Amino acid sequence: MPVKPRPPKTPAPSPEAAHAAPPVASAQTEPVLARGRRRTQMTDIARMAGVSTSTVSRALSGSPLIPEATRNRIAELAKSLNYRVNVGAANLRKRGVQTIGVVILGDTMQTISDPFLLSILGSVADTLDERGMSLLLTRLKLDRQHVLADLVESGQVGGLIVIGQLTLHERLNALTRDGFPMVVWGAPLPDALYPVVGGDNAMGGYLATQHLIAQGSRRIAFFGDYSHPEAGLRYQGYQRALREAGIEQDPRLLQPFLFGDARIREVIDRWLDLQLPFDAIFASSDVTAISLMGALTERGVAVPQQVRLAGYDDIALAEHVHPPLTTIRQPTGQAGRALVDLLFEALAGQPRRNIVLPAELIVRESTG
Amino acid sequence: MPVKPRPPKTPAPSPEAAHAAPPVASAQTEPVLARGRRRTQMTDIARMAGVSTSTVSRALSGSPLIPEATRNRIAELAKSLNYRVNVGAANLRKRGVQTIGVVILGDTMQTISDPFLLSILGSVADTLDERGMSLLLTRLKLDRQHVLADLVESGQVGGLIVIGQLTLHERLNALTRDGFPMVVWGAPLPDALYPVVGGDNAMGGYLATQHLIAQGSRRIAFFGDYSHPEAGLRYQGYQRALREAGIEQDPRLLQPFLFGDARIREVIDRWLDLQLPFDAIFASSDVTAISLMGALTERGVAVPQQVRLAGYDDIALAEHVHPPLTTIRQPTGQAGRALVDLLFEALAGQPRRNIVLPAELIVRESTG
DNA sequence: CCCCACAGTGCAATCGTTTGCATTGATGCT
DNA sequence: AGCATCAATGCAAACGATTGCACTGTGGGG
Repeated sequence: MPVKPRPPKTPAPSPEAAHAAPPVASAQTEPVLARGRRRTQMTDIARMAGVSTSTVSRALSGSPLIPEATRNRIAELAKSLNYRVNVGAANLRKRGVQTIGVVILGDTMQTISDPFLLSILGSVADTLDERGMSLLLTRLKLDRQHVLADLVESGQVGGLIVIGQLTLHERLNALTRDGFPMVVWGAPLPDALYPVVGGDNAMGGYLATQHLIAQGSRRIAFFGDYSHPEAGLRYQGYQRALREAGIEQDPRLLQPFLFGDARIREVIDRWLDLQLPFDAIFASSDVTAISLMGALTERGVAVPQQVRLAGYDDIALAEHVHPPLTTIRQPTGQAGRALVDLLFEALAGQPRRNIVLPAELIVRESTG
Repeated sequence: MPVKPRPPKTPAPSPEAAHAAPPVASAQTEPVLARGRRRTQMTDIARMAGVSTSTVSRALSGSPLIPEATRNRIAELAKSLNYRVNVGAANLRKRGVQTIGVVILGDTMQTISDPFLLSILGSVADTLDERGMSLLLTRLKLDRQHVLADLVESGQVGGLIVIGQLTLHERLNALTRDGFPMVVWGAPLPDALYPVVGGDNAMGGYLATQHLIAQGSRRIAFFGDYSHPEAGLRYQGYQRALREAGIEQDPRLLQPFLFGDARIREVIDRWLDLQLPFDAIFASSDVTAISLMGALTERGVAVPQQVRLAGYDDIALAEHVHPPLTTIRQPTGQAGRALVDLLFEALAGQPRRNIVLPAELIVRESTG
């Protein structure tokens, strides 16, 4: 009786099942949650306070037109009744929203479960919260890209923060061209039209590799998908460090495999079996590094005595594994603030700019 | 020119800075993102199609009142214009929302960065997405609990999914008493009024401990905050397994310290220094277990040869560390579905019920 | 041939706020 | 005293959709 939402109501599957029809819900309507019991609204407050809704509205929004006495009286009445303005209605009238959308790219669970991306999400959540905005979270499977446009066109969010650019570069550019307010966490590609926030990946790669070299390593492997913008830059930093040290790169020591990829162990096994010499590994993420650490230990290779190991991101676990992992720290706290700042600038029509956050080498025992 | 949001506009800090005033934003207005350039709306479609907005509205929502020919014509026109109905306006009229709020409890970054809770978040996100609903994410600091009520009272969300009950039990009960539609991930407390989804923690604790015993361990330590509802149940399972095996529990082997707590290492150090005998540890989370693994390895204690180690949650890293971690898997995929299902039931006014998801023992090498 | 039923469509009210403008006293000034 | 000013307040029109109800026109049945 109090609440009456429509049931999930799958529209009776058509007979002759059209073999695995694509996501049926092309019409955006259907399941609507009724807001249930009649909520107290502005009219009620107005009546009880003996004023008009105009006055209530102004009072609650702190307008200087309303003398403080009245304002307080109304505010207190509202609070005692547990009243909150209906933000939907308010937004409609004000023609704006207080919500921004955060989309996390990737089909795989893995993508959303990388602790690093999630600490960015957390940081964004906190920043938006501080500014009184809400966060609409969407996971974007690569085949449902149109959702991006939906979010803004349907007026649900005022702008978008995209975490992870992956293969979406072109589409992101197109959306920006359409005047879409949007910021991306990732690496600034030369032809990107959208503002980008990211770590100083080239520097991070450089610092890590340089450190490995300084520790005495000469044959340093790189694990990471160098076709990915961010990892690509880390790879460039890696190359520069080698070059500066006069070390020639061995292409066999370059591996695109990532955390969760069974081939990581295969690679280690093969290298060891072939007696391919390597005395260090720079992994482009901590989870990959920790996975490598497991593979090496399993084969009896001592870290750091036989192989030094460095990761990237400085996730929480990095300092708790054994040996504690040398890594590059990215300032996730700043990341959220930077993303939100840039989004607001975009919304204000200010010229696009990028923000590069510093990379910091955190030396622990995995590199000796 | 195209976009014109109000600037963040901090209301000029009052002179005599009232030493660090609490979050000034008591009024819920201020920063509103303008939706920018005039969006095409239903009137436009109606005019171009030569029909009324009624017809457009019905056509786009797939009403059978509109013959298929017209319906398609309008749908295509809308698509070609890149039109989407304004969900805010629609919701206002329909007196409902298509958004549910997910709140993650805890002040600390740690809380949101536990991979396990996040995979639940991901699972919820996917489930809601399938059902055409949106997800409003909020991180709830313990001192801002009123935000919970705000979300529903202001009509932003139709219901709440709360991840992590922590110390909020009483407040959650109170909200439920007020008719708040809400579901909680955690453990069912005896006097809980709200529906709860959780893993079978008692069984999980039992299975893990039983397994350690079966492997030959007799002195098994428990690491976990047993005052927390979920960990408490795991602890009960642990106790039951010991009891059934006729093993007397040693209270010195019970430790509430968690991942990230420096005292974990201190405890291990102390135990080893005191030569307090223990031959296994059951940790109530994988991150804690991995951290313990690091501490043990550092002290030269071999896992599993000298000490067997089991965790909880089966996070992605668990199988990649060395030795791979024996753990209890919680079906995160089902978790999202269960949470959403129960929330819908609550919204439909159906009687409250809980869902307990099975716990599965995953045996890996850390237990021998 | 008349009437009714009914498929299509449109009118206009409504959802809960915000806000431009008009209105009202009270005050100050000449 | 008369008038302009101004602080408080209210009226009513938006905001962009949905939907009950009334209105057409057509076809079929009697």
